[in-house]
Amino acid sequence: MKIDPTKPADLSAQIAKAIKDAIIAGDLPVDERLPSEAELADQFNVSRPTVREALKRLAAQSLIRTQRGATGGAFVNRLRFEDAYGQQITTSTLLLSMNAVSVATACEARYALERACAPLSAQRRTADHLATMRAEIHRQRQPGLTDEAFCASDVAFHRALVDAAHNPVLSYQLAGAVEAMQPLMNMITFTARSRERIIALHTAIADAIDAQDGPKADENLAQLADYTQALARDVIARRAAAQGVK
Amino acid sequence: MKIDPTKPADLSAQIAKAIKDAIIAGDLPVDERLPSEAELADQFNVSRPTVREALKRLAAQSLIRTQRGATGGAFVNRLRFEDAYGQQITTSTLLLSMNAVSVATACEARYALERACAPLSAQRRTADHLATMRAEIHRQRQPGLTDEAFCASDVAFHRALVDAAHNPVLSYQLAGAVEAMQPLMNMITFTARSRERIIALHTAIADAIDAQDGPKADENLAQLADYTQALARDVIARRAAAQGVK
DNA sequence: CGTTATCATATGTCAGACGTTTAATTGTCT
DNA sequence: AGACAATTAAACGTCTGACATATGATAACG
Repeated sequence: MKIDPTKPADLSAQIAKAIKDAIIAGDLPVDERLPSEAELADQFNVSRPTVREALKRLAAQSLIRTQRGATGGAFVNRLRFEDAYGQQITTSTLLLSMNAVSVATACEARYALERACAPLSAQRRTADHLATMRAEIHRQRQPGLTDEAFCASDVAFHRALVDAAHNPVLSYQLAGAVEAMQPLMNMITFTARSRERIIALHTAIADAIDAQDGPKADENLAQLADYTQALARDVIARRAAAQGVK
Repeated sequence: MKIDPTKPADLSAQIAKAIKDAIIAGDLPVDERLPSEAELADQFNVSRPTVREALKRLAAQSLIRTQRGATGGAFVNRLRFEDAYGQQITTSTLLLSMNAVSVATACEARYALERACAPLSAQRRTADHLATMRAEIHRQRQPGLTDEAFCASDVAFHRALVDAAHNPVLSYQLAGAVEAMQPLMNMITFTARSRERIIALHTAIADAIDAQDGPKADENLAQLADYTQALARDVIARRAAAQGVK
């Protein structure tokens, strides 16, 4: 892994890649301490700042953690699901906002994925997740709730639904899809009537999950998907009309 | 965004976070040029190396790109789906390998997600993706194929299946789940008989997608999921037995 | 034996300098 | 005047050397 010809591009990027590859290949087990910055600099024949830039690149991806002091250094980090959630969410959010992904496309993806874990959630739901779902529904009923708070509660409800499948890989994947949608959803102004409809569907979903009725949960999710899409279309149409008038 | 009290932790991490937040908030539009390193150093009251470490952190996440020369500098990068694929895949791969996620859990997640887009793929498939699927099936029939090559072709087949849904958000999400499974799948030794069965199911899936028969595709995917799980269980049981003997 | 002081190590940060890349500017020639 | 070539300046990439700081290990002391 000492390969580093000074031919093409940034040394720090090359070094980061070399170490990253070593980690992925399993040559550097979790919690293994990397050589000190000075040693790495010597090994790669570069200066310490260059090595540090490489290490910061890895730290940004949670691949390593650093510790100061006598027994400090850079250690291969065990990538935890919670850490990955965060990265996944910001990446997804930026993808949607920077690529002008339509609400329709994002919605479709989100509900397709959610429906994928509905059967599992129905099968394995525990009192814990069920309670969270009920609590969020209760919160959504509060009359004074702002649209943002309503959306946040919506996200919490759906995360509980996903987590009920008790599959961390699914939860991780879905976290991005669900949370990244929130900024798009925040554009929607929820009228009292649309909130009522959404809450009714949420209740139906919670009931189906409670009854371990996968198909029923799926059906209600499908309806919720349709309704959300319709709301979004409405907002966009109204916005286009307003622009036309102006 | 100039907030930077020298209270808690690494300055470079704080600076990176400040800039990242500005990008996410939309204060820094795509392709906007950041101030030069010297200017940033001045603004944050730190040295240039510290600023550089912060910028490298952002570069590692593809949030910025840098350009040398007279009109060079750091620019806010438009995060492309292809860039996100790579990050998603390495993150997923490390998550699975470092957290001892069972094959069962990973398999379940992968096939649940894949089945989520089967109906969409059936509906929207084009000749392009169908051809890829058929080509990969043909490759899988080659007798001399190594297990690794067979797995790689398997991944290509499933990616084509996912891409056929023509929803970039879904493709992005699924890329991680499908590709991250490959190292786990590589543990499996595919006998001639198991390959035959997998190829038969692949063919059935391709046929269903061709005929725009979503339910049928879903059913065959479910069978493939079951069969893959059974193969994995077999490998693990055999390995446990070998260990017991030894 | 326990507590405290010292020390060594490694990261975090800084300052200044030089090389290289690249585009814009200038200057000259036709 | 216009086109091509040389100069220049801005910015990143890298290096050297140094100091500050955190932290565990060790040694000294009561």
